[in-house]
Amino acid sequence: MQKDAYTLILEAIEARQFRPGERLVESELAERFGVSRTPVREALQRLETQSMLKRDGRSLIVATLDHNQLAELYAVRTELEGLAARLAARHATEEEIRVLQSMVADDQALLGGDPAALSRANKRFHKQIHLASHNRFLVQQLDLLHRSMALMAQTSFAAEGRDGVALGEHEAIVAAIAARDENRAWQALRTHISRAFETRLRVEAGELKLR
Amino acid sequence: MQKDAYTLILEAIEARQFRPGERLVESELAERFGVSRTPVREALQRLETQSMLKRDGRSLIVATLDHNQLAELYAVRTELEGLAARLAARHATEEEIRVLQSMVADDQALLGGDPAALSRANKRFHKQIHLASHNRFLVQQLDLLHRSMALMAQTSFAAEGRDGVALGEHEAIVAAIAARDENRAWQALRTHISRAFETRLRVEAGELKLR
DNA sequence: AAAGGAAGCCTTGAATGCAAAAAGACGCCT
DNA sequence: AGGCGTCTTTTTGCATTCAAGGCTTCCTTT
Repeated sequence: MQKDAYTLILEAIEARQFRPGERLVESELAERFGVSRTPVREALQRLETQSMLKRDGRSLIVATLDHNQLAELYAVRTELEGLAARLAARHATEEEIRVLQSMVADDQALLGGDPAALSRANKRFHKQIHLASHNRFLVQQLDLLHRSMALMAQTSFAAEGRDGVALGEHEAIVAAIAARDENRAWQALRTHISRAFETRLRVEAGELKLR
Repeated sequence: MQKDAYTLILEAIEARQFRPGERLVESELAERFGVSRTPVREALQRLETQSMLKRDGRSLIVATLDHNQLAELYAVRTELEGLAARLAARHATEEEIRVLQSMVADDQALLGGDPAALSRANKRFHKQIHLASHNRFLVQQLDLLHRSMALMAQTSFAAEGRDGVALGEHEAIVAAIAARDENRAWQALRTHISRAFETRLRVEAGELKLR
């Protein structure tokens, strides 16, 4: 059995096969995925409630993120990721901390490599921190945010030199969590998000080169 | 034309016509609302993605909130409402501030009255602060949280004396926002949420009487 | 009497068909 | 030639139907 329509459409959006602003027609998707319109419709509506899709008149288009929305998203993200770091420092199990440590260690090998692979590793790292917070509402809300981030142009890891800096920031976060230092973990993660936003702005402004 | 299935089911959950834990059967809902199973199905799936419904085997039940989840929810809520207060102090227009001030003034008249009316007024007040943040992601996420709160037993305004205290807290929040004092607004709203949680815990423990 | 199995019913998942509404294209009139 | 109106086509929304899966209940067997 193959994946359901919801997953297929979501993956297609995340893979940028459907671009922000692009219109999604039920019958086309149904044919493309070899199912009827019914499951496609359901998938589209679920994605709409998650703000991945937006209504434009009667039809649905892939949501777009303008500059303002980007700033708004990062404002919320900073707060929630900071909370996640604080809670992870408080609630993470020793096993979870070791997983975080090994993730950071493994990421050394990826430095300078494929930006897409770096981005995936980064996603896994942050996801692991979310889970370590042991707060399912927080996990859910951060999931939503990260979904919306998939609508952005490209990963900030494509920026020249960003990967090494980010890895250092990751190390600082994990160290703070391992030390059970809530405030330091909170601050380290906020700084990390802030830097990532800054990088993205520089790329957008054309100041930073992409590899 | 009447409201769509999604709104009807959501309202029924919020009105506690469907209780947490209760199983929702598509065909029953379809008959009750006089539509076919198709729009009911779509509505149920949307509510499931918002965590208002939960899968239990193959069928859907209204989500339940245990004590742990309550604490997790309030942890996230404190952070997001605090951010909303900070952003409202920064971004609210003069008109929005005047609306907040008049809301607080009008709420005086409700003191000691119907807990349900107090709760509605409270919801409107907080919603107005969310909107004054001028951050649509934040509004969206807080909407989600407030939805989930509808799954809780009853409003904390039913607690003896809570309404007067809460109104005072509301006044402090609005004053800080009007003064454009971000930190004071942030702190005032966090304190307010913290007190509300505390009240709820006291009620749950049976320490506080309900009116 | 209890446990295991089979049969039937209930419920969900998916496809198809139909109607209505919106978007677009074409022509007509000014 | 341009604008307005109508007709056609596309696309969505909803209903109905069919199939598959699970659950319950009852019967049988040990």
